[in-house]
Amino acid sequence: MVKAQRVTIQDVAVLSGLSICTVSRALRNLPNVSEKAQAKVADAAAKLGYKASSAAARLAGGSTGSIAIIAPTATAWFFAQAVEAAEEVFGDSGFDTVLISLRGKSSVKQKIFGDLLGLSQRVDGVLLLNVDLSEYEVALLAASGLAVASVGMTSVPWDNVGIDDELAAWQATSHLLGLGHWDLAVLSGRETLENSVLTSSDRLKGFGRALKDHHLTVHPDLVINSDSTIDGGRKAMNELIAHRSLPTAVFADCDEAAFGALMAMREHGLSAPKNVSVIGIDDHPMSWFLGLSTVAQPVADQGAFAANLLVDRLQNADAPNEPSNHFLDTKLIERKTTRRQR
Amino acid sequence: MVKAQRVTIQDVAVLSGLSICTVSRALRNLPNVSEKAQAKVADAAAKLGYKASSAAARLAGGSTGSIAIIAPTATAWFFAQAVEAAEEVFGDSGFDTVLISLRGKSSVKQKIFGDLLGLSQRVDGVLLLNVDLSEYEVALLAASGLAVASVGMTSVPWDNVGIDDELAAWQATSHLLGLGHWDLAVLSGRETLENSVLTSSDRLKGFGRALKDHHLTVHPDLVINSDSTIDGGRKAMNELIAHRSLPTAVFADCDEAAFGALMAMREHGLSAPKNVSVIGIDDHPMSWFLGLSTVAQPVADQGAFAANLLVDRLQNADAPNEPSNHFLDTKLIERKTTRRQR
DNA sequence: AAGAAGAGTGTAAGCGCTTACAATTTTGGC
DNA sequence: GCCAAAATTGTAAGCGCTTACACTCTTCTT
Repeated sequence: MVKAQRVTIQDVAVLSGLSICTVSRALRNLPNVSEKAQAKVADAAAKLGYKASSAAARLAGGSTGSIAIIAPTATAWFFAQAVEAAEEVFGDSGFDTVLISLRGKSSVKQKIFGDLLGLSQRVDGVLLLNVDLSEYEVALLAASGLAVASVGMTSVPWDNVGIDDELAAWQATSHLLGLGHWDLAVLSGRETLENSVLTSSDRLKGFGRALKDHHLTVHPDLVINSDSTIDGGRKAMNELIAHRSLPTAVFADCDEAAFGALMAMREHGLSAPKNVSVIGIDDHPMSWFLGLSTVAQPVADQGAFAANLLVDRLQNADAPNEPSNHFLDTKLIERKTTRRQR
Repeated sequence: MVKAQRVTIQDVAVLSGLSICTVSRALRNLPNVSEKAQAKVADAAAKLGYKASSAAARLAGGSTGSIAIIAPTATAWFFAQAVEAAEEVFGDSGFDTVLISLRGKSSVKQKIFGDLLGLSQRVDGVLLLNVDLSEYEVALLAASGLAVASVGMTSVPWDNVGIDDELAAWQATSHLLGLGHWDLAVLSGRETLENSVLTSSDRLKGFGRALKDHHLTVHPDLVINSDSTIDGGRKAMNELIAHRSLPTAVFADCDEAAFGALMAMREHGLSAPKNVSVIGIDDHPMSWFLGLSTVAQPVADQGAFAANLLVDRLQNADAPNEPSNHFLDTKLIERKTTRRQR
């Protein structure tokens, strides 16, 4: 097999009988190219199977053809789903997906923001998934020249899609309250994963609001920090069981934490809803199985939606609309881990 | 804020009082650079915070600084874990990670192999996770000039790390057999996910070998194709329940499929181990909770190990060792979904 | 101590693309 | 039909890096 030689723009130019420059313009759908030329170029390119070298394009000031996804972790159910959905959109639009997982390490985030210029050399845009950014970091990113979109972030100067986290938490908490529970604990991801899960604070807010609606207040002792993972939920619930008086109901701010809580309970011979009612947020595929009551959110949809917004920005750089913020619906799903408090 | 200007190799050259060429060599630790020059360059580069433009480097024939991870899906527990572990290794070694999820679509794989030249333009190496490759594809990849490593693949001409899938399946099946079960079904991922889970056929082999050890044979009716997902396992088990005589024990070739099987059973008022004993492979974090007997495998370790092998190849391109194949240990974990058959 | 071999360094030619800007062709108004 | 304006196309100069090759010093030989 002959070592295949890269097909360059030059080849396309020769075959189409036009100049390199015209080919370049035609390929990128720039104005000032006659339809005839456009057709010839498209033809030649197709015939040769030409694909521009992203390195060369980038170097010359064009685009890189890749988009970075920055997520707090790639393993949690939510992020894995969102990443895959976004990756599909990017791939279908011809972009490579560069995955950056913060893995709960602030050092990774620092490295990225310390070299944003470097990142902007390598990707055209960034999709942020629930990344907790300082105002300064938001400003840096906004000024970086990179296209940006996000999932689950609020008050950011770029396109965002998410759910109304406060509402979701309110729905979950209100469900508990409506069932007659008034002694509630919350397992909140707030401030645990070093760079993560921005949503947690909104969810905590929703929890508080629901309580307030019922003329109750949040007892700080019953706000348990918990990683948004199975193990995090388990540890948090263990702590609750060991060191504090048991509430009658627990709201975990994601299903995985709820799973962990359920585990911890079982380890202590407790079960839901017998001893404690438990509710989560997500509607993880295992939740049905475990009978976990929860507030369902569309996950892949969020990732795909945000990815599409980002791709649109990149492809229509000329139409600078205002950043948009989209909320997808959530829905309470009552199952077996919650019941009326006598 | 002044728009930051990129620091180029030129700047480093000027500051260090050397030529661009020498700087380039020094930065890449090539031979024929005096220690004095090396030091001066390192100094200047550090002072300026210089980082080479990967686009320019690539264009000129150097490396891209990125590595692709190709996985059948990014959402399954196994792959999410492995991807994150590998991404960490790559990131720490200064590589970007390009994620490519096949999503069970052969079209994606075709696209990649149809444009391997393009891929090799954009990445230095490829980490394959359990991708089912034809001989032709293996040959293409081996000839592509890309560095390659893999997880869970066999008889490939590059570094591989995995578990002994046949053994793992044998362990699981033998456990069932040892418990007195002789009427077994297997939920096998073989040939379902279009491009995936190569491991399934080895696991099926292990299943067969265990049966053979007990002088039993595999009844084709009891080999159920099943996606290696919760939903896949659920469907497969439903099929088993609906259309075939129920065996006394089921071996699911991954824990997620086992979860699905458990779900399907519950939907039919059945439970493990009462009606059917169930065992999986993986030791997923939920398995403990569900009491699922399983064969544990180290997942993150496999991803990290393979990633390290790949990085080593890339960084010591001059030392062309033989491709190595590493097996990590698996271990039977007996829990509550399996019991002695009376 | 002269010349060859080698170590260290510099020169310059691209890599494949984008993009001012210049050159050419087309279009339209009168 | 003639000329300016607009539309189209081409020329050429890089983008920041690597690398073949030429060149200048050092070291050893003998």
